[in-house]
Amino acid sequence: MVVVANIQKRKCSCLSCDLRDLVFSNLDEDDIRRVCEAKDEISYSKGEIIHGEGEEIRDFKYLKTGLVKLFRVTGEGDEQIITITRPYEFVSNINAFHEEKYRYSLSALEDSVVCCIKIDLIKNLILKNGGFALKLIAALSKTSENIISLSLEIRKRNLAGRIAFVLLYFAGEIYHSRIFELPVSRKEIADLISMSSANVIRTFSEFRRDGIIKTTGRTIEIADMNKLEVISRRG
Amino acid sequence: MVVVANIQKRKCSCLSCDLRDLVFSNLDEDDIRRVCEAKDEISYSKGEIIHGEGEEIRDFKYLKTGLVKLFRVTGEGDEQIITITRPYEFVSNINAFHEEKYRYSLSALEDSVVCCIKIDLIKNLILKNGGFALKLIAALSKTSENIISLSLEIRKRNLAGRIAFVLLYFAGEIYHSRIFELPVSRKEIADLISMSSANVIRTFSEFRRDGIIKTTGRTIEIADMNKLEVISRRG
DNA sequence: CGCGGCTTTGATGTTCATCAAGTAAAGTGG
DNA sequence: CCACTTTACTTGATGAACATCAAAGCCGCG
Repeated sequence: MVVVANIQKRKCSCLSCDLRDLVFSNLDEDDIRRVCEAKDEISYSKGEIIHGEGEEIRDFKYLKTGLVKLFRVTGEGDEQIITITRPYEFVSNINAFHEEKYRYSLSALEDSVVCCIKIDLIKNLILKNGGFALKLIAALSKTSENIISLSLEIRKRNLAGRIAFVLLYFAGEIYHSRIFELPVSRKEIADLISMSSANVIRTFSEFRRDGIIKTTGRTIEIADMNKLEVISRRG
Repeated sequence: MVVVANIQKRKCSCLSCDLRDLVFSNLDEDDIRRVCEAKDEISYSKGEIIHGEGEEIRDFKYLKTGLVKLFRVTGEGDEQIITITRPYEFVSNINAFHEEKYRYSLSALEDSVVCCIKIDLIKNLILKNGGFALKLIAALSKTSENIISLSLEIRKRNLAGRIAFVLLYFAGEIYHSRIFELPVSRKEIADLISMSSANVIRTFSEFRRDGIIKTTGRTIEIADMNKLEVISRRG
């Protein structure tokens, strides 16, 4: 599947952007306008690569809508998924300020819109607006922190515990619902929790057999939240 | 062992501090002097806690000399080691700018000296000095990035590969020598790579039997660097 | 000197990866 | 739109990798 990314230079809407509070609240109207003029909003379809490992970092990117996975591919061709996140996280930018090239790839798990601002413009804003810099530091730290914390949570659990944790993560953090369409394949879950896909599938089957979840295709319903939480804690 | 941390307010030496290049190179002499006046240099003996999980974050801390481990303790009382680093990394500060309390503990693996600067002073410097802010962002990003990268490297390997990797990490990144005094117990290595200490020890024994390493107590000599690298890559 | 913690090794059992084979689903080309 | 191809999913069987348990030796420290 080769889909050409849909670049849209929208009419300026940054002044009223939902995400303005994130880090841009310290900018005055002039600066916001400058950012607005210079930005590109790019739409990606499910499955598309937003940026690849090794690509030059030109833009400060953040997710406006959608769902993405951050990952890398090992020398043996195995995918390691670092995190899966919704908007309000700056996963693209965890190395944008100390490296030239992306260390990790980012792809869209659902149709997504990414706001791209020239990284030099952001650096200029940091230079002249300390309040902005401080907010940005907080946002970047939080993003990295979440990644680190996720990895600690996963690595302390066994197979069943990891899968319970991931299901609760999707239900709680991503979809805010006991019923949701799983946005990733079984293999991708395997790549996130560092287990084999066969055993991920097996565990899903066991959870289904034990009445903990109900599945139809990729739609998942958590039928017994308590049991799942116990498994996540115990595992 | 209870040792009272040795707080020393040294004569101002920040102007000539080796670490000044890190992020403080953008400060003018007045600011450096202000930082200098306000800072505490605290010495910690091997084994001491520098800051504990849940403690309030008051200072921006960085390691001047020594070796530290960043870790947390799970609900079951197991230690998870996040990273082990030398100076020039800002491991204490990965959540200093977006949280009130330390999420992770830091302790000294070797006698260490930590420079402590009131976090509010640092925040003020960010607010008024954009160049400083930019450098700080780069340093913080790099620190987080290294932690994330370490965890990816570890999790893609099996037991033997993880241990080979860790030995190469100590030899290459920490001690710059094929022979070194291992600063951590076998159990701590286990807590770093998420394996049981019995199997860590077993693997050490195998490496010894195969002539890959030589050990006398905690002194380790890498006898066959090539083999160790192969195991680290293959494993 | 004796105690407790760290280390070591072996034996045993559990957990998980791997392999294989089959089914369902989804994309592809005529 | 249907046949074809590929990819994802599923399950069982097998073996490898790793955890756990137990017992003994070592070392440092009070």
